Amino acid sequence: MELFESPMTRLIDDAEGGIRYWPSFVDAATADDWFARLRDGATWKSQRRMMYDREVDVPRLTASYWLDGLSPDCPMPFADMLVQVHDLAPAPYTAVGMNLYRDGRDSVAMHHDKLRMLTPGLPLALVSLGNPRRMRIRAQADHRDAIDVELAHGSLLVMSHASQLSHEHGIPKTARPVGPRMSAVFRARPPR
DNA sequence: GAAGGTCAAGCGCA
DNA sequence: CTGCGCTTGACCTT
Repeated sequence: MELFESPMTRLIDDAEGGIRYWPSFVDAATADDWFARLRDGATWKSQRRMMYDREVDVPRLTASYWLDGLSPDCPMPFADMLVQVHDLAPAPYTAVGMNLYRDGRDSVAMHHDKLRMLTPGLPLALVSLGNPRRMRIRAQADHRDAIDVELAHGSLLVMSHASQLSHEHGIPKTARPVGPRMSAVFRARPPR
């Protein structure tokens, strides 16, 4: 029995649970702790990409880890995070990918997660930490009605595998002054 | 190996 | 202010 029921909003529905959002997945102190440990402990990578006749920065930092073989004294909070994620979205997660949006100029274009990173029928779980940022979600087939969700500090967004075929999502830039925001996406990747 | 999709910044526009 | 759709090109997937 759960002592506290975390409120959930279903943003999109489909046969696999659609897209579900828990704004207060963990308390602020836990989220603060996770944010600091991931920010300081992860190996953040900066990437470049061609755009017309020049090379530009990919507008965010990235890091990724396999979840097997993590040493017990790993300073990263993945084990704690997995326990919490499993409560609401149980799946055999094997990998975590992280994005660090340093300020409002950082962003990610509308996209869907690469299907080879996912296993059919299994969800992905996105933990948001730090400054809230708006995520836009819209159907692939019809861009007219989009859903915006403010991804809060310590929130969880769970997206079904099916939703990655039907919908795309992104984090637009914003002119508002905003602090850093981090996402940690847990995926059940098929074996290589 | 050919073909198609992705996704970076900036622009005009709604 | 904000989002959309267009643009090129290197890289990736099919």
